[in-house]
Amino acid sequence: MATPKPTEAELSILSVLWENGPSTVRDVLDTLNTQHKKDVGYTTVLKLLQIMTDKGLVVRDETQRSHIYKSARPQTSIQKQLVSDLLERAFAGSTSRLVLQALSAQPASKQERDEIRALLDKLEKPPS
Amino acid sequence: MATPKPTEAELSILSVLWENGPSTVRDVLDTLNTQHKKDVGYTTVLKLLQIMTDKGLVVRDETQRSHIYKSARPQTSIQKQLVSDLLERAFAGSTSRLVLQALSAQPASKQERDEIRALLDKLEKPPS
DNA sequence: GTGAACTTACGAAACAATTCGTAGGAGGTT
DNA sequence: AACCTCCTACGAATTGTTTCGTAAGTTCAC
Repeated sequence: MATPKPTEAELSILSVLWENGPSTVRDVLDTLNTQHKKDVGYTTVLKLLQIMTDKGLVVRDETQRSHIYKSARPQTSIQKQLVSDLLERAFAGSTSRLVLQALSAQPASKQERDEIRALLDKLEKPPS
Repeated sequence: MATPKPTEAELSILSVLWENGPSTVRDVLDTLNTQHKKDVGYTTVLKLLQIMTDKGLVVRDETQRSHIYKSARPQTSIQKQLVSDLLERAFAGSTSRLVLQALSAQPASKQERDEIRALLDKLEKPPS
């Protein structure tokens, strides 16, 4: 919970771990270079994962020769941290402004809109 | 429109300019140090504003001895840029996920929720 | 056992962002 | 004029992030 905010490069690695689950350095590297068009070197990814381990952003399983890394915190927890941070830094804490900008930046599908409505309705009833 | 994404320090300055309108270096400094608890030096803010001028993030009026800086782009434009960026980097483009996290991170008031509903309704009807 | 292909660790270079010291000029006041 | 205060410009130190080269160890095939 008290992990620092991931940097850009760290976040791109976390995205891969969220997408693919626990992975080796090589797995992450391959996904970054193919799916995410990043073109970085092997030791760069390794080094970042070592740094992220020190920071507590990922945990690693060293029982195999090729260590296996996974995100230390749930995806939603980090997403919430990042959104809160942006909310604070760029929207002066106004959630509705952020939501409005998000929706106008990238319109949601009918299904997504309904999900959002459902959540709004749920918020209407204060938790007992 | 093709201005680069502001860095953290730059964004904190833009926030002041949005909040207070066109300002001198000293105005910005005072607001940062009082309201935003930043405690930076005068020349730091000056330097940043000079950099931001070069990047096109702010424009300055040099007709006074103390130059007056203002944001070069509307607040909403930069907000949209930042949200789009986060959407891409941390949410794999899923607007609804971002919105859901935003609402759960910092619940909106009744009035805000209604604003969001209104926008959702507006999106139901494709622009003619 | 030797070598090829892989791995981790780690120092340090390269790059980016932030901070500030210092110099010099413009007003103001005396 | 001499002085004090505030301003801009700008180089450079500091700090943070990303990148990679190199060294050294493991595994496996021959």
